[in-house]
Amino acid sequence: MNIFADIRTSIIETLDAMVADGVLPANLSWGNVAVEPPRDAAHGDMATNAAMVLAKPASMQPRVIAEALADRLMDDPQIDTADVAGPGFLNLRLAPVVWHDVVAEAIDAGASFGHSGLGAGVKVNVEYVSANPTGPLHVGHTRGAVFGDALASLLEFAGYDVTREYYINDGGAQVDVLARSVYLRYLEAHGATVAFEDGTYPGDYLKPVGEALKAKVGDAYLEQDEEVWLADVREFATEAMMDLIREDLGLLGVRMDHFFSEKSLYGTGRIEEAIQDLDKKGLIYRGTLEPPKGKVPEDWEPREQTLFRSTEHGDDVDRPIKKSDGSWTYFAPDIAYHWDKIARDYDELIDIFGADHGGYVKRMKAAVSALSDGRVPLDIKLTQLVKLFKDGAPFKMSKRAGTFVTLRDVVDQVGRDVTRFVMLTRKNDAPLDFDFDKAVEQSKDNPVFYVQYAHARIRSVMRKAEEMHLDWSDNAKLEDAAEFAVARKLAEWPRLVEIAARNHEPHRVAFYLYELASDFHALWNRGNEKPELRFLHEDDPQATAAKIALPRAVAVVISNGLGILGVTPVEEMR
RNA sequence: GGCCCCGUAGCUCAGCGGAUAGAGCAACCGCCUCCUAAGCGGUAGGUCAUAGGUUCGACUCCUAUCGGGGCCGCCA
Repeated sequence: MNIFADIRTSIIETLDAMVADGVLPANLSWGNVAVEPPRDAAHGDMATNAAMVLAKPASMQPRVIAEALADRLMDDPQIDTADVAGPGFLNLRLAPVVWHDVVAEAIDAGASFGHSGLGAGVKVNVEYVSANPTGPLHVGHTRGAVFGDALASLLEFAGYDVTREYYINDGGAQVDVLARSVYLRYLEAHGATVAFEDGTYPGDYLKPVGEALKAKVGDAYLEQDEEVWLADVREFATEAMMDLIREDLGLLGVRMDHFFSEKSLYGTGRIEEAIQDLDKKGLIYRGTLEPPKGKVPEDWEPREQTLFRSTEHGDDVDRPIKKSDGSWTYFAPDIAYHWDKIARDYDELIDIFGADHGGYVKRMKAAVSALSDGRVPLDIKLTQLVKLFKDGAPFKMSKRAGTFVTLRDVVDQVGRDVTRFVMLTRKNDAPLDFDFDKAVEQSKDNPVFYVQYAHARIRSVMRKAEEMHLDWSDNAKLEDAAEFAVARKLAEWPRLVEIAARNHEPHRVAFYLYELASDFHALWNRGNEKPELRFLHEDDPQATAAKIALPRAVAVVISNGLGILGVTPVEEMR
């Protein structure tokens, strides 16, 4: 149930009736008629712009339409008052029964309150993290992991059929570098002293991999040429790194449905097939690119390459898919990968990239547009940088990786729930300052705590109510403005889910939960001034049951919202 | 040079084309005999970077300019 949608339906039906009665001309479109919460609650519970958007096409004064509409809406039992305001807004005040119903429905529906039919029948693939299998996940990956995971959960909640996917870049030169680095650790495990030159990964995390390799092959690869061991070590090391990454994701509570290997595209003709598909569409040609303007590389020389005519699909320049030596660029397997996703029959694709991949967005969209003939939309979300702070200073060190802060470092510092929530307190395209001290601080300027505290308070009250053996009725008794404010906020939940899902913006859930918690804490304190508004009434189980329904509904929504964010709602604060 | 993101209160940030632009922090003033004061209420604080345009209506959409960040063939 989404009461905004309900009321809109009622308004549309009324408008239809007005057309039938000749009050409004025919052939009007209701597409722009919106029903939304007013900015100022003093204006009422809901507002519609119907009269204003229809005034021009109907050639009528907005206030005339608004008044006629208001008059008829009074027949709707859900609507108490309808007032024309300002340039032609129609402010509606809803009957108390509407809010009582919202509370009852939240309690009855429980974990499914807020579910939506928005995504019914839509298959969507969310690709995120996709870090190179060359080391542990770092902070940047953490943000992408949390964002992607929360977005996937949000879409599921809104009814989409979601696949969570990780693209393993195990086909490029970086895995050779990994293999050579592991080989050095292998030599080290045999007692050799090794030097990590430029172009190798010096991190300590490869030590156990070197030892594991020794345990597996003994001294078979000692004093052997690279061609003897490279392929095997590459395989071995990549698997070890993916185990490490899976472990890191586990720390965050992220589970992928599918890991897709780039390597599986090579030697199987699949890259060739994907490129042929583009070729058939006349989008592949041999050519020479212009050097980039402004900052021309010193060693620039024009070379003929195989190019993808991405400019046909909105890109700024055509992009190379083969290097001058004839081998594939990294773009080619990426094209094949997305071609594969399209072939798997997804209706929508979403990619989560780090901000440093911003320059890659247009060509990827161009490729998907070309491969699917514009049928499959690809949305690419970029997650901006995370700056870590501790004791007021930037936090940079990592014992494990040597150079960068790992996902594990962050989760060790503040825990999974805090990490996830904090990462979602910004829009994905805004940089994020992550302050370890603030994140674990127990005060209202820490949103994680603030929302958790509201949930814990409610659970505490419910535990006390258990002892009263009361009849857990769903019927709330609402009388105070603070109570209606909370109920109104609860009613916004299903609508918020749809807005957040449609825009691919899970951070809206985090902000909403903060607002809901705030309304709840305000209500709690109203009990100081008006004892009859408290939730527990000793020796009066009936009054208690009537008052406790509202906080129960709040707990349901907080729990559902935190569930989308992947944060566990706590039962008590400690 | 081109492309992408950002510019909103002193600070950190919300704001699906709607009304008098919101929250937290910091400042000031209040509230515990009471379900968790780990909380709540109030005061103060704004040329929404700038200039045009579209619209009944623009923080929101378009164009240009300024400022900050990122990216720009044979690295992924």
